[in-house]
Amino acid sequence: MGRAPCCDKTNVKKGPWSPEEDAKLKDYIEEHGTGGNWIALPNKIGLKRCGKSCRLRWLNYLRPNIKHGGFTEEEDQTICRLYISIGSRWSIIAAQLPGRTDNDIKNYWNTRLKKKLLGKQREPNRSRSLHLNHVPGDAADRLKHEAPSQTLSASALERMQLHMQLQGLHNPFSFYNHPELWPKYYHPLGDKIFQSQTTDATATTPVQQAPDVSKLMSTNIQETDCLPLGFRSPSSGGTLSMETSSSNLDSATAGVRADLHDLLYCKNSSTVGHEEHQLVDLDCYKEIYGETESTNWWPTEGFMDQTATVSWDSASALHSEFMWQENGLRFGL
DNA sequence: AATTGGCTCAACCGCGCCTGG
DNA sequence: CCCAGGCGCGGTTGAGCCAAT
Repeated sequence: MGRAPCCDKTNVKKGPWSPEEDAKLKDYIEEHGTGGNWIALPNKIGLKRCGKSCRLRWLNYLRPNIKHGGFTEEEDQTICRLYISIGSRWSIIAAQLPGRTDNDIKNYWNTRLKKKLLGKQREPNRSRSLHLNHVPGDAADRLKHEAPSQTLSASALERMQLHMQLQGLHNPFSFYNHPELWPKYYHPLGDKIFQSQTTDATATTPVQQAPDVSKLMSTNIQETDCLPLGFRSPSSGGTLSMETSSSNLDSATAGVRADLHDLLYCKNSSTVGHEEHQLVDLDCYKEIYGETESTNWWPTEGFMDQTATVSWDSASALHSEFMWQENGLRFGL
């Protein structure tokens, strides 16, 4: 038995909105607000539209201060970082980009940014990065065929592929570069935790309240870093272990950022010590942790200072261990 | 000039979550 | 506690545009 439709589908207009309809909706909402009931709103105005359609039209198009197109480099990077971290939670990503709607960002990602990143990665001999990165591309394909789609969503796979590619660029000995070492199946616990966090995080309305992106980002460190490594949760009796790579990856984090930029804009940026394009901390993050706190999974310069002798991999491991423990406590695992 | 294929983006759809009765 | 209705979100669709042939 399906759910009852939200409105009489036979009596509502579909398709593009006319200027008259736009004006009616805009005028009414600007004067009276939504009244807290989108379903009833079209009847009040005399619009033959579904309430959900009105809501969508208002949020994505008629609302004041909406920006369309013309995404800046900074916005591109923010979208990429957040997508890799938290996946396709467009409303949360949109909340970090003033004036942007989730629909806009979703479209932008699906039609341009994703191709920009994943597409270019497949081109041979494109950049310095790809000489080191041949394997991860194949590995990602292999993942798609052999990895259990039951445990990883397409979005998660895609993010892992991006994450792998970026990480693999700077570490030829990376685990990611050796698919023969990968466990055949991922630990399903990861999804369990992820689901729990998801519920928690999406309970708020992005527009009204800034979501706790830091929690989401932290969670996804596990999803993208731990799971491919076959980590076991403390609760399952296992202990976290991660081989601290002997290859010095101090420059890796800076390099990853540089590569993200390269991938997006095909510009040359040095892998070490570059100061340009300092990634801006998320506003909500600043509010929660303060300006100097460096708990971004995507390390800031401050993070690099504090962990100058720690490689990217080991730093991630430490971070991951903390997160496992935190989640273990939080979810009673 | 006509056709075709790819791309973009506004809009729709369905489902899960939340809330109030 | 249960249920129905509304909200919000992510995935998908399709119309329109444009460039290539």
